[in-house]
Amino acid sequence: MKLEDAKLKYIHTWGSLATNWGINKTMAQVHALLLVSTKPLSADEIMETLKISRGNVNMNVRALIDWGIVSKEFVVGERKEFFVADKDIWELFKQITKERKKREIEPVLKVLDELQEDVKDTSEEAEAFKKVMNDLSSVTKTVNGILENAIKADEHWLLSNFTKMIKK
Amino acid sequence: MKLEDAKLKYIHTWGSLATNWGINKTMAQVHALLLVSTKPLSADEIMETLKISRGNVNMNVRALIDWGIVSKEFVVGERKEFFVADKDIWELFKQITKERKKREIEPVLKVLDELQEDVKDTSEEAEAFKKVMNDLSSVTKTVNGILENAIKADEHWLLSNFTKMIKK
DNA sequence: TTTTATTTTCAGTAATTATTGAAAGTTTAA
DNA sequence: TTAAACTTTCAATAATTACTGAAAATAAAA
Repeated sequence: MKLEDAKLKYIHTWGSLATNWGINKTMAQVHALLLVSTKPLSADEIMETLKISRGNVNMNVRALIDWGIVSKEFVVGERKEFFVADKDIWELFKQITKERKKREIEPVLKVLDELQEDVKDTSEEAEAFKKVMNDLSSVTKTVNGILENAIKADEHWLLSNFTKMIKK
Repeated sequence: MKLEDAKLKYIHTWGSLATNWGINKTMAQVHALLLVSTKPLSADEIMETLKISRGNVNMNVRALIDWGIVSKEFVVGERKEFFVADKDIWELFKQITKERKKREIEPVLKVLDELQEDVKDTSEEAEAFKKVMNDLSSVTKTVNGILENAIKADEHWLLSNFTKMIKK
């Protein structure tokens, strides 16, 4: 397979996988395109390659910047903006994890803890409900802790630690 | 807050949180309802509580059974089917993790490994592309290993291990 | 300034995904 | 058997989400 075809295959496959796990297809494709590009790309180049509108490019690039996984770059002699994706995949993983923790896990913990507090009732049924909320909260906190740890760690540390754990 | 109100608040909040991370609102609500119910529920009871159609209940309950987090239960003297959610939240976490690994991570690894193989070219650019694919694959494998490990472990084991790791 | 290049916004529309409800299918019991 | 109770399916439709394209806003150059 020719390199350019492989790149396009990656971009399109990534886009369709993304929809399976609740991520916007175009956003995934724009990121994939920047990730395999050898140079910063302008909005026009992204429009051209992915056959999407200027507005769509603008919105999705902004979202990627918001996630902290794409940044603007200036090219000498050029007036327009260019975009790049960080090629360090471990950094990418950490950044995504950090954002998902903030956006998805923290609000859940807040809700669960509030619900436990709100119910003053001490009937057996109420206690059972509070136990479920508490268990959900504690498992979520454990997962949160694991992730917290992972994003603080460097790749080597994490890999070696898990290798140790697995071998036990 | 009254217990019933807290349950409803949990069910509805869970549904709206779910949509933020790509899960069907109704599916999340049905699961939440079964999780806080003290007894097995019939399709009619679910329809009634969540104000949704019979077809919708059927589809979403089936999906939950497919995920392995809800099961059918027979009630003596009743002809219809009843449904229950496992109240063990650690089991729930393990089951969801197992399914997501299978549905989301494994297909990604397959694609990444294929793409690396497909490109025979050895230009500098091709090697850079293969490196990105390889890095994506290796980070994904690391995450997969962590999860694999977590679902094999019991809660106590995982908690104590991570505690040790964090303290180091 | 004014002009030109570029980015951003957002109302309208398209595409996708979820839901209904009624008909068809299945199971149990009379 | 036949009828009643219940479950499943799926075409039609509703609801949601994503995208376009052109106008407005902003920034740089003349």
